[in-house]
Amino acid sequence: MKWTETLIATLREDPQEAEIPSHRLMLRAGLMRKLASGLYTWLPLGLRVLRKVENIVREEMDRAGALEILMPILQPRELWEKSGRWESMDAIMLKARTHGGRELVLGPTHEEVVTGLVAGEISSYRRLPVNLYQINTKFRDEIRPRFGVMRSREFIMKDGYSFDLDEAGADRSYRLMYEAYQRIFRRCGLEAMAVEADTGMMGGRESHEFMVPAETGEDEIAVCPGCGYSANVEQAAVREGQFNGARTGEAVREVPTPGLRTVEELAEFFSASPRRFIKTLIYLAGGKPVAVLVRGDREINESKLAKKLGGAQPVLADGETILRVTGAPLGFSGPVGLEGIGILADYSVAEIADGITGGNREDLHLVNVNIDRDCPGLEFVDLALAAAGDPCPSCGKPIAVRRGIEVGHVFKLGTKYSRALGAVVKDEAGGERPAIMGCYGIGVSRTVAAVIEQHNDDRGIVWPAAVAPYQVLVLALAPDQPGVPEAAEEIISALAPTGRDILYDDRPASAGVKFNDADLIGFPVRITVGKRFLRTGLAEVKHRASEEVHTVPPEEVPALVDRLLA
RNA sequence: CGGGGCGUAGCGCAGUCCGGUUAGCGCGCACGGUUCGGGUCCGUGAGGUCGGCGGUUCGAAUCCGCCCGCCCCGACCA
Repeated sequence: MKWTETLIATLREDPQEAEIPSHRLMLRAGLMRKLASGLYTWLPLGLRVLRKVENIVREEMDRAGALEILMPILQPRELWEKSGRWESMDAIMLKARTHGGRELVLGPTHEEVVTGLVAGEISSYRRLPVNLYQINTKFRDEIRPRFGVMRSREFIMKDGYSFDLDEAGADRSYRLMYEAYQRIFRRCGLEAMAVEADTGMMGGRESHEFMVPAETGEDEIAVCPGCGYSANVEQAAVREGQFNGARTGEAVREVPTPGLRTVEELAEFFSASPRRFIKTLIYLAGGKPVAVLVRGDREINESKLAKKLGGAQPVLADGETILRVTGAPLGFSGPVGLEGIGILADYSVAEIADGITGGNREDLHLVNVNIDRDCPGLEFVDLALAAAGDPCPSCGKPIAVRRGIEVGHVFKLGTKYSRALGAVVKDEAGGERPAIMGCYGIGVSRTVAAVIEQHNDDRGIVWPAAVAPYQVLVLALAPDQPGVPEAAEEIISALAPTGRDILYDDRPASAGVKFNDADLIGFPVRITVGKRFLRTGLAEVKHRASEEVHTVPPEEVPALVDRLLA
């Protein structure tokens, strides 16, 4: 392909809208353009990368025995009512209505459709297992799209769904996908790690996220340097604590604290560590208030809380509710004497000796609170968000917390959808059983961004060969000089049998412009021919990643390119 | 949804506070010349509903009101 015959539009300056490297570089290198917030057009160069990632995904899915299908993006309301998600996922769904009044949703995911499909097509255990996948556009009305294609409203996703007769089969399917994912990300040139994860809106039991470690990632991962345990911090268990010291045995005392509401302000006022505070949060879960206790230096993990509360997403209560429930405005809640409301306490609270907490009266706090004495009968559970330095749930050594980009997610779904949508099969004994499902997603467009996050330098992108838009750039300097285009063509012909993707920069631009564009876009190998070639008969071959430069005659180029791209 | 910022040529920006020539600069683009191994240089030129609507005023990019879009932070940690 000649540069002058395709559409490559690089930007000389950083676009003002882009913050993180991948977003900035995808715009600057001309991979994509924004249409509106969270919506991007893929330009020829970017689309080539996207297709390469898709093809790697496709090859590995096929290799693992999955079958590719293509489902509609628009899905009927009825299907979503069967699973109960027409309501529960309303926040991220874009709904539409036809002229005839038929209600549809732009699919944020496809469990309902695929399960409905299997319900209709498969009725015997003999046809299981089956694993169906597609590579298709998803739409999620994100609260806040950001970082370009990293969190967009519309994005390309590979989603796959396995159906098995029994748990053992479902475990096998899960394992196959887990392994396929490791191959996929490795082939894309990504360093990705599988971490234990929360199942979130999908439901189900076991789940792993595939994370690409990156400072700019939106997720936090708890990693144990000791035993290799790793989990999303939302998922990481925080171990039961111990009492942290002797109590004085003194009675609870009331202390006026006018206007002091935050742990920070109170810690200063009492000259006490935040670890001495019993932070009392009033949540609303399914409209019902509940008091949640955690040590002052810790944060609540709402995903753990949701599970303890039976699944409803808890939201912090408004000031009015707090006043009604505790008798005091926000900032003065405490567990002592709190009645008419459920109380959940995090393990960390059990540790606190002679603690400080709200007095459930405006401008009043209590000191010398010992939870076992002053709030007898509380149950202590794990509600805390894991933090760096916490003991590893597996081996007890202190964990580290790193940031990462979630590029893939695998779930064991169980029978939630197969029951709801009637994906049942006859078993050997003639009985009916719901298929046991798994679902497996890869954010394909996000993976492109993740590759760039991991492979860039101050000059631009440094593509891994497997996903580069073109693996080789043949760059002609002074292409109007007799002999130069001929030399370029000769090298391109010599490379043709290798099957490499080759772009030929035939623009009559200055050397600096062409070299800078080459570096910005990040072609793995650049071959330069110009007047120097006419003089010496040698082409310059440069490897983007290592900056190795070789000067060789055209006939040696293919072997050298093979070596550099190996 | 809350807070902050921004919106002037394809891109990056100045001008707005303090209203007053034909609204500027750099890049890019077109044409001519020049140069030719790391964003050449010179010249000529095209390109603008100053986000939109309304208001104030003799006069609005500039002041006021409403709306829209985009980016960032947060989404209540008591």
